[in-house]
Amino acid sequence: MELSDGDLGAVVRAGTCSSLGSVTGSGGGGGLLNSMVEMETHRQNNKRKATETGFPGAASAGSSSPSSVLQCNSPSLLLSDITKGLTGLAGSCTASNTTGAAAADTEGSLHDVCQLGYSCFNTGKAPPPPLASASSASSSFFSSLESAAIDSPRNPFFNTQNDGGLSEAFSRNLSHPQKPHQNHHHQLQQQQQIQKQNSLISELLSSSSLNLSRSRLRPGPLSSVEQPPAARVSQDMIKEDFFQGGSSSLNQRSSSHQSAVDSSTSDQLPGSHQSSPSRDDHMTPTTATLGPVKKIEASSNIKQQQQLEDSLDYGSHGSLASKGPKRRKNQQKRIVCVPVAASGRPTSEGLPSDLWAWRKYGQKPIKGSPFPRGYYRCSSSKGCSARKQVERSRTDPSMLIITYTAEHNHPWPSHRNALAGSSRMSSLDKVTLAQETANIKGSEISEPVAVEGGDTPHGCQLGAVADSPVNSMEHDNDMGGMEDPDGSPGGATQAPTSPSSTTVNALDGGNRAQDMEAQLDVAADHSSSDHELFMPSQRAVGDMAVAVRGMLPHHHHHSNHLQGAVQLGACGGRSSLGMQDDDFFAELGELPDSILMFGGPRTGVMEDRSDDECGALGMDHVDPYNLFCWSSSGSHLESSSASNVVM
DNA sequence: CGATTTTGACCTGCGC
DNA sequence: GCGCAGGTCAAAATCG
Repeated sequence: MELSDGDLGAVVRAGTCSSLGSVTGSGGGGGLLNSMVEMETHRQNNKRKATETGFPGAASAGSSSPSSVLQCNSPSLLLSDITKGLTGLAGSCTASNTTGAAAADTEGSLHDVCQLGYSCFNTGKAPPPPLASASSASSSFFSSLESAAIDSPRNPFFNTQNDGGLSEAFSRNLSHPQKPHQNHHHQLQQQQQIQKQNSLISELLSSSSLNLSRSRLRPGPLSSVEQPPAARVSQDMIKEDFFQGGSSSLNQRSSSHQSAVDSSTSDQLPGSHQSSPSRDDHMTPTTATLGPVKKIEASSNIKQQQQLEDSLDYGSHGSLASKGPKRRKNQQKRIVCVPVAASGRPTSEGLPSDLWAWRKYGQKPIKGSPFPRGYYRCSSSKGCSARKQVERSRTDPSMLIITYTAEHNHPWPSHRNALAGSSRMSSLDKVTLAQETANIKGSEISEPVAVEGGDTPHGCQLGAVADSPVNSMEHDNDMGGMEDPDGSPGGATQAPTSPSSTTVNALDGGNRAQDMEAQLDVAADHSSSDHELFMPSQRAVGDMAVAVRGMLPHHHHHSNHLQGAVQLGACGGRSSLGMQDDDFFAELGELPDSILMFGGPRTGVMEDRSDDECGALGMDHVDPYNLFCWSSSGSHLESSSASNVVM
């Protein structure tokens, strides 16, 4: 597909996952188990629904839908967490003489195990033999996971109660045999995934923006894991981050593997993530990656002091380059790879937004890339030095590479009006949008969004959210400041008027909202435990909310399945089944504070959940005062969502 | 009118 | 030191 320069800008305007994931690095493990709890709940619900309603796909292992939805949600949301725990598994995978494509390389295996494990766990389906051979390492896997959990003191989800034997269940599934044809299918998918991932990694490696220090390389949790050859060092380093997410892995490195110098330095870097409750830490985007979103935190240990000074300099001046020397060398950067919508308008659809308001201040053609790079700075607050660059992957145009620089020095935009400015649509773009919409209409419904078995290039279907060309943007608009990814002015956002907005499946709204809420609550709980965590929680909530929104498919043929998936919603029940997600987000913004903050109406689906379940999940302990203090209706979406859902 | 995008020019870092 | 490429500025255009 030919992409115009405008595509890039639109992508950013639609927003991107700046920092998807848990609030702190230490919270990553919690996210995983939380996600697993979610999956288990989901799976149980699916089975129950299949039993109760005869819904054919609800409990079917081969069914593409509930499982696909899950695969779209849980694994993607916490891929970094999963892979973090799986770090030790990698060595076992490669050492086990597995013949499958999944074992092509360590990380590939790791990722595949992760995906397949989730898939199997989710659906009850067995993993393919090659991975089953690695099942012996599953205990290590869960040991890692649980260790990560224990290491997450602020994670409210990480306790034995919430775990609920999921690890064991997952282990069982990992070691379960699988049908040959499924195995073959998985292998093909995995090969494709690995190829794509490696391609992206290589591309990132070639980026001059990346200053990766070898000191960041650390041994895996398993002592038996073979150190990579020198030739692969840099790539492995990237892959580590690629699969682990920057902050949590960095934490680990800082605490246990990195040199004292590295540790101290990383602690000081604004973009680094450490357990110390400094303000910088709070401002730092969080780590857990959402599905296909892969984050690479590129930091240089060279000239660390200079880097630190640079970072501080940016913050104090409020403007990166207006005064004083421009310093971009060694600047802390976080690179996030997000898939562009896989269908319809890949340039503008299905893009998760980070909820910040970004203003484009430049665009440059990048040598060697057919796609330009857009430069954006935070417009939420004057003086905020946060910037991001968005460009398409050269090797995989379906992927966006977003590079975040500097950190926000302000809370989340507190008023939706403050973000409204980013929604503009030029007449030209309107025409373009209309044309593209017309072109897509036929395919957007039929195009598979989530395919069983994690056959997506990056392990989940975040990018596949290509529903209507605008629904994401509409949400973005409602959520504040989301921009049209098209690079073209505005694509966005005046959403309700968009011709394609009506294609959104009604059920998706509920599902989407539900999942979003589920993830939002993770961050909410973080914030509730400590007001000092307010900032990162806000960010995490926003990131996750957007990412979750972006991940959810909007296809008619998934409607029924989604309905089952909606049950996942745990106790967060205010899903808007039957409401278009556009309306959902719009109306949420208009709901009275009381409803938004303290529960509001539950849908029948939600009421399926027993009180015990809710109690176990913490529903009884919602503390509105520890939730977000959004001052406007628009922002209440996040706060309200977070307030009720405990998962 | 205010906010954003566009875009050419300028500045800076980096490799040679 | 030079040239290239990336990053930013700022004026003009655009939009609501």
